[in-house]
Amino acid sequence: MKNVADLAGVGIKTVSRVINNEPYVSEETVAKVRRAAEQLQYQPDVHAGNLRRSDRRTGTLGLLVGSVANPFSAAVHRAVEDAALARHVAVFASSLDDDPEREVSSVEAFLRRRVDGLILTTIQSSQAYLGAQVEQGIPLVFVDRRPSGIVADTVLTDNAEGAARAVEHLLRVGHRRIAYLGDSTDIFTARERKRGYLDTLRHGGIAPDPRLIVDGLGDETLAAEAVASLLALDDPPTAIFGAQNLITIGAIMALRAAGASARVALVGFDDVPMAALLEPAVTVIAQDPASIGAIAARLVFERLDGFDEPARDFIVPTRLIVRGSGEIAPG
Amino acid sequence: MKNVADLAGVGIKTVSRVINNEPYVSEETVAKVRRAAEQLQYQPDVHAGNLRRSDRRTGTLGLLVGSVANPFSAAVHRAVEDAALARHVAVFASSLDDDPEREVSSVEAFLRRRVDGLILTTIQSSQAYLGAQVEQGIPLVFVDRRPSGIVADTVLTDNAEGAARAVEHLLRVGHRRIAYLGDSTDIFTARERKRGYLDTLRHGGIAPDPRLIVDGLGDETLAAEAVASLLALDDPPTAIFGAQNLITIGAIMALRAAGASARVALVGFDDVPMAALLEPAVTVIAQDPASIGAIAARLVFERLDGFDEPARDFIVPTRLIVRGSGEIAPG
DNA sequence: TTGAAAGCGCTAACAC
DNA sequence: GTGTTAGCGCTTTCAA
Repeated sequence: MKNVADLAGVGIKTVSRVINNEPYVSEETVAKVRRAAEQLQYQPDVHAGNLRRSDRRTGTLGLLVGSVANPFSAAVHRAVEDAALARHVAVFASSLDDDPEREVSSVEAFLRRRVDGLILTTIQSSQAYLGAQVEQGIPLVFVDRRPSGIVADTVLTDNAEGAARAVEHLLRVGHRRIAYLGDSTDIFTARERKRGYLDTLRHGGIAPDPRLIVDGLGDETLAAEAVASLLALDDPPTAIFGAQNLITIGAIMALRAAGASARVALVGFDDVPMAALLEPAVTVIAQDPASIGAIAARLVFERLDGFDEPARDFIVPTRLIVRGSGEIAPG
Repeated sequence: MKNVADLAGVGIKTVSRVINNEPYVSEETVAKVRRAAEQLQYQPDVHAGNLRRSDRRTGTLGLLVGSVANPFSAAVHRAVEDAALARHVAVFASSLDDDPEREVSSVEAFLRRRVDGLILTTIQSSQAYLGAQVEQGIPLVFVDRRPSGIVADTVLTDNAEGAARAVEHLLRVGHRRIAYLGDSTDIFTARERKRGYLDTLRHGGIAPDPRLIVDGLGDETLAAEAVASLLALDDPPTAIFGAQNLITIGAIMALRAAGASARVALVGFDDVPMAALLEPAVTVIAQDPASIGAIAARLVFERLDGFDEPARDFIVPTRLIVRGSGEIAPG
């Protein structure tokens, strides 16, 4: 900046004024400075500025998602990026991998870099450690999973309701033996979806059969194995509720392998790529990750703009997409 | 930091020493300082430090990919993140959307934030504007597309060779009328794949039929429409080469709709989600985005660690995955 | 309309 | 082992 000032033959503060589009600079001075900046390929250092600047904004957001390689997370990320771009805010994106230590180290990495706000997916049993940041006024929004030990804006899929609708749909088709395949109950969304499944069965007068309930399915392979076991039962399920993306995919593979895809009904939670092109096409409860990301970004920016009401919950509805696999009647 | 120093009853520089794990501090002082830092929930400000630090590293990387929501890009991103995490480097991720202006504005946003290195997918006809940064020693790696007007490390899929293998495969099955469906020729990868297609046909003694060559297909819908038109030809193709992810998906939809999926062969470039579960399963030339990302990150970090040889090219091989759709013989 | 001086939070260089 | 001083590139404050 000093070099630019020298070349333009003005004071350093004048350069600062031009760069920041501040008023009270004559047009010709502006022109001189811009020319000098151009010539020197000058790029202002946002961090140096933000050191002294009164609002201390870095124009930076920290985003922690399940995994940047997961389609759901990627859609959330994209929506956040779009909202951030409009405000010239850059986004640090990290993957949680459902690892509690990674949660903490990612958040600390964001904080050390003085992000203006945080959008987080979490796995620790408590997020109380973030209390100090909230006091300090850093906007904090939780996405996809509800935090505990702290109150902050939260954007959630209506997991229990979505699961309930999946099960209701299968009940309506006539199924009574509906298996539940879910992720680890350490995960908020898995607990909620399981709750929706159990409540709906009971509400329909069906006592849940523990042999039809499998938790802790973290990937396709485990899910496929679980389905193979279920099909080998004396009294196998006539329908399957896959409570997550990868689990549904594993179920499809296992049903195929057993030649049972036309016989056993399947409804998945979260949409599956190419679902409409499979045979049978896969009926799902679709989530809306783009809305989740867009709302989360909106909440962060509202707080950054001075909004100061108590924390709010946003529940993003799901959508039942009927495609075929969920409409197979019981044998 | 001053607060911590006061609380611990030591000088500010001693706190700095402890935070940076520098030697020559007594164990008890270290303990005192750590306790004070803990109590104050102190998070060092990396940017303030990097202002004066001799290496001027911000521990930050700028990554520009096609779109963070695209599976290929997301896999590249994930690999870069993994490599960065090991070095405590945070990653700014942005989407290019094949928009030349976005390329420039993203790069400027990265530069203003003083990233240590850049990993870029580009769309501008020249990247000469980055010359100044290279002079300045900022490591620069191009991924997926070759830059022009500048020499820098580049990591590429072997596009022409992959396309050639796809076409060779179809020729071997007996096809002579093989359609090419590709993205806009503004895009490096599209040009390369088209070149591979044309060269292989000619090499096989077949004069390319312009009516079977369609460019500028940016999404599934356009691709599906193009396939529908091709099938309506008097002398329709017996095989299709889908030169890109979304194009292959569009082709699958159109073939389905026309009831032609069992009759017309299809080979795609870049793997398609659920490809193995479709009927027929989809034969593809798979890319290796995880390797591309990992190599790109390695190259950036090597340069950051002082490696100073001329720029290198890395070509990541493709893999033909035979699944069924590409082995359908001509009518 | 412009510039000089102080200081943001930290590290480098050098003293003690 | 530890503290002091200067200064990184910028914005603020205030005077001209």
